[in-house]
Amino acid sequence: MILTLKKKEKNRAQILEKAALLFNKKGFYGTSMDLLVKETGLTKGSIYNNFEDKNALALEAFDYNLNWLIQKLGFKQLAGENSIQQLVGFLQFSRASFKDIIERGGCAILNTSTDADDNHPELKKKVTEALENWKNSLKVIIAKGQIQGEIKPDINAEKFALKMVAVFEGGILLAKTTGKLHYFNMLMEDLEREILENLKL
Amino acid sequence: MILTLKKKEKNRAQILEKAALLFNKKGFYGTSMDLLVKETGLTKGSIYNNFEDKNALALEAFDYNLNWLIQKLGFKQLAGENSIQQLVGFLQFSRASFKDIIERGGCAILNTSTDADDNHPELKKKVTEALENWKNSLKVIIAKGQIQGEIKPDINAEKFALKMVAVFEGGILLAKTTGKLHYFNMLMEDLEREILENLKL
DNA sequence: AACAAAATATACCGATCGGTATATTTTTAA
DNA sequence: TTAAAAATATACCGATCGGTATATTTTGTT
Repeated sequence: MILTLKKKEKNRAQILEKAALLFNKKGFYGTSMDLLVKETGLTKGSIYNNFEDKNALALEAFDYNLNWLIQKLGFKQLAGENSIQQLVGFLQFSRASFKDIIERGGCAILNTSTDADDNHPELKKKVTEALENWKNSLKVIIAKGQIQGEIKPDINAEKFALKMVAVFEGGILLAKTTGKLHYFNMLMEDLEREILENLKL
Repeated sequence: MILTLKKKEKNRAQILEKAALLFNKKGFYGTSMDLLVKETGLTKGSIYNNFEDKNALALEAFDYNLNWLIQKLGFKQLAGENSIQQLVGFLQFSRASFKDIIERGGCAILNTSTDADDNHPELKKKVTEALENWKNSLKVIIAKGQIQGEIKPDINAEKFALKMVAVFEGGILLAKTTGKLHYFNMLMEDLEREILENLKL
């Protein structure tokens, strides 16, 4: 039946969702399979039928968290706009989604990076790609803006894209750790000011 | 004897050093007491005679890592200079110490923050204080520079101090994860440019 | 040197870790 | 409807976890 097939897919999706949340909040070593059993209400038999092992689950969970993040930061919604609007729009999405991100345990790139860096090469590779893709997509927006005459030509696109990523991640770190959420807003405001005052032609 | 007393202190110091390194590289849950036994060449009896439990050891290890970092970033050496020199000097120390920091597993504030955030409230409190102190010390330098007529009075000291911390931490994250160490240099260069072009009177 | 105390080493504990063999249930295909 | 197959549940595995009781060695005091 179609209904019962969906039931299996639903179980898999539930495992992945819970695992993604737990890995993001508690890290790879901090998340046990038994805790995942408790949280899902399912059993090990079900979990290990759907995922090969904890390692494979963590890799898929990172993809899940990354896609969740990409959607929250509105990259796709902003695709049609001009370069300045795309950059500023990203900052506005960031501020609007900030609470949701914190409630899910913070930025998965930040969390998984420090979690995997000296321990888990496969996961680290995924994080590296995510960081590079993010930086490059911002860089492309800036470079295109320069070609289209919207952004000053003497701006170093790579450098500014790097700064946006760094300030974002550093801002999440600062705000989440100290609990002072306005730190993040101040940093996003400052990036917006830089874009409008220093980048915009 | 004095010599034998020092031997005990030497053991304790060795445990703390190794623990600080391991916790920074592998995190709290990723570091086992048995691994620490192996790395120190000592035994559990010795470790648990010097430290109450893993928790207490992790707290002291963070202090150790933080002091190591503070020394590397040259805060004390820069105390006498004028404000611009202090800010720029900090960036120069950062760039000079970057390799050492990466080799020790990265910035302890960054690592411990994500490690402890949803798991370990005592450790999180220490990280929070470290972040606030760091930000505030930069803020004080900027504010003093404004009073002394070295820095533009319309600069928001809090905001710029926050940005310096965020870019530093984000830069460590980017450079360490991707392995592209020049990312960090680019970000420090940009901060230095901002200080000399936008902050300096 | 001799004794007490502190530090260290050894051997072990129950709990939990990731993972699996097998029994049971549910789903698919005939 | 029924048999094969897939998914799930149960019960359990050896390894490792943080931690401790106790034996041994080293140290401080007299």
